[in-house]
Amino acid sequence: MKKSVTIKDVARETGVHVATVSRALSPNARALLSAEVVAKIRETANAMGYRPNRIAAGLRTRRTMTVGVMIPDITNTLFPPIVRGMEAALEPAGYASILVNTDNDPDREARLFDVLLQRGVDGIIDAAVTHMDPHLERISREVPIVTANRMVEGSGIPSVINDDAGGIRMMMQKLHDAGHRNIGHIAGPEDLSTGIQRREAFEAAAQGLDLKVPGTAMVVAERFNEDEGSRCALSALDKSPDVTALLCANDRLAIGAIDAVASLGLKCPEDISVTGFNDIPFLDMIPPGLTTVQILQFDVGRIAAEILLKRMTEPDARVPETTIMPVSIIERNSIAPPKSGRGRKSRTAKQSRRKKQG
Amino acid sequence: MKKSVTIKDVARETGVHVATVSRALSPNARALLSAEVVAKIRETANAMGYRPNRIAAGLRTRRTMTVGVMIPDITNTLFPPIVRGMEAALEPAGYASILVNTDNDPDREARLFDVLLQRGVDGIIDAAVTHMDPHLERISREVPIVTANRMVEGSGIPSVINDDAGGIRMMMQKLHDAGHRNIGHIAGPEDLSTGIQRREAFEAAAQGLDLKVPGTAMVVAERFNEDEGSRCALSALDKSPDVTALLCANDRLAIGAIDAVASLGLKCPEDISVTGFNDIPFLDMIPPGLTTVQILQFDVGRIAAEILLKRMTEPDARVPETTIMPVSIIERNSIAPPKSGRGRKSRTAKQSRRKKQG
DNA sequence: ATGATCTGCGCAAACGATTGCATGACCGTA
DNA sequence: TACGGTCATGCAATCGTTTGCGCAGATCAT
Repeated sequence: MKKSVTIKDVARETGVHVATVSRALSPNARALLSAEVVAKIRETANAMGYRPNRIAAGLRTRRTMTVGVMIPDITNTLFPPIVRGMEAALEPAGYASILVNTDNDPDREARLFDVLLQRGVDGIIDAAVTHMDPHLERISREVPIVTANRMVEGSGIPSVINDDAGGIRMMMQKLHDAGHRNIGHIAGPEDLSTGIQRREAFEAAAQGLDLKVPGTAMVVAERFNEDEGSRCALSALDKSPDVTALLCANDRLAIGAIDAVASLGLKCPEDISVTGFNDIPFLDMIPPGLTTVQILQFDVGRIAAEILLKRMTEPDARVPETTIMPVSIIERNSIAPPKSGRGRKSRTAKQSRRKKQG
Repeated sequence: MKKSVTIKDVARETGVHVATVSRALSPNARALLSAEVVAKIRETANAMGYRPNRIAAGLRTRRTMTVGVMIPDITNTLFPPIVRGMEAALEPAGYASILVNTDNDPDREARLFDVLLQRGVDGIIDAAVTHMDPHLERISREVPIVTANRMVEGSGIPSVINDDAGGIRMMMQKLHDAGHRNIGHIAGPEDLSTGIQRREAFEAAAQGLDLKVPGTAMVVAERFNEDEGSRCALSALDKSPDVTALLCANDRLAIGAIDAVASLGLKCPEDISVTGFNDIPFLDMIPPGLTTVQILQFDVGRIAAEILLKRMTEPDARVPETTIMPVSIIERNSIAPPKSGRGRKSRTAKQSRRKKQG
């Protein structure tokens, strides 16, 4: 619309060369100039309403002060706090962020990498990475990358993740302490590091507690959502009628699982204990109150951003390859001691009746 | 890191001038060239892994194919669907978005406008605007703006909002139909168009139903959050002991109000009916199930983006100044017929006892 | 007084693309 | 054969900044 005032206008107005204006306005180069000119230039620049054009500067310096943020889907309530954490670190450092949603679709992801690179982002925080990401390594040769919440193992790409193993182990212990000996696991998608690591942790913890098949059961979800949680819960309870507790790889699966339990005419936690992972917003308000593993969503984002900042400003600086954030158990109301025989029997009876009808 | 291949490299490789390459790659100018050169250029560009530098192009053309998106706070669950709706329209059109959070802080907002303009955004969607925004008009002279979910009245700036008045009216009717004659309103902040319009709609609807003070009561919240909801509910029930229903300006206030009701030893909906606005994610899972006004969050974002696209591509095109999106009532379980005398009396007694203790 | 060093600023070339204008080849027509 | 008109491509300026280099004047040591 209105053409804006440039460094050239300021130069003309003050009677100096554009280079001088540029230096007067740059914190680094300012020292090269006499104090008076600097003052005068800054003054008139302000008065004229000069606003630096970072596009032009970026073209010359090859730094746009912009980073790309990739997430699967901002409407997944897990991610907004992570994104906000990133912003908390990036904005004070002068960076703006371009946010893109991949929907976990590799084609879309590839396109979006291009979108970011075309816009000359100085770095990328990728919270949407799949376990064996085909693009990541190629991209990481062009621009610094840090992955958040997820990682791609053995890639050498810095990542900030949660203590998945620790969280699962503690939760298993909790269930074990409550008396559960037949624990089912609803595992997350196999192409996501969170899905894999939590499943492996479940297996290890089961081993540690001397629980083996058929003391344990496992169903793998294809996506981290409520419907899959329901489907998998039904499947697990069907395959393994002795299961008294379902340890779910995340909260959304757990919410679906509780639904499924209810649909069988059973109650959580009285008949089946269910646990989650992440402690997403509003979880505390949903009955019966899911006992879950709390992760530091905001801090995962913030620290990923801090590591990226380091990599962008000092390309040779050494940064930790994997940063593991601590987790803790939030006890609510979805774990109870296992019921003895009767309740379980009646459930399986009920369920098989349903099947015949269907 | 690695220097990327430019138009110049492609030109050298194909033995043509850079201008020719530029034309071959531009959908508009392509027609000026012979089919063979175009084919050859595009081929080798691909082979060389050429990626256009939009920064450089933007400097020349003054169009960055980037828009700025301002919201109060992405962790407020109302906004992710709106943002996603915007992306649904912007991304296919080739635009990327820079997302910023204002926290409803005017200073921060002013800074962030600068951040966006420095980066040469082609347009701005502002979902964080306050009722009398001091910056908006100035900014709107530099770059097209559309406001979403909120508006600033009389500014002439295009906006996409919800039918606040209609939603409130329908909800009042619903409460009236259920038998309520003493309805309290927990109004939203007075500096937000949503707060104002819903309050005015409440007053109009009350009038229409022949409810007047003391048949109605009103408390104004300072922010749209749960704590304010609780505080205001307590205040309303204290000031107006006859109130049997609380119509809240949004869901978060309503959630807080239900908490407050419970803290008085009363139940929703049996003792007090409570209603919300927005139908934010997960609301359906929170007991007792809030009856609320559903807005089309995704579409608000999408349509705001479509209007902005129009303004960006055809600056002279006429766009509707205010687009009002339809709303609907979602009936859940937070409205019941009012209780007669006894319950109310016992509550006020209880409350005053609490007060003496405090 | 001479040359060396320092200070403060201007000059001009980048950065990578776009685009109005110029140019040369080729065609058809008179 | 010469001339006007297309058509396809090249030339060069431009967008707003940054930055290496150079130059003039001042300062200092000898």
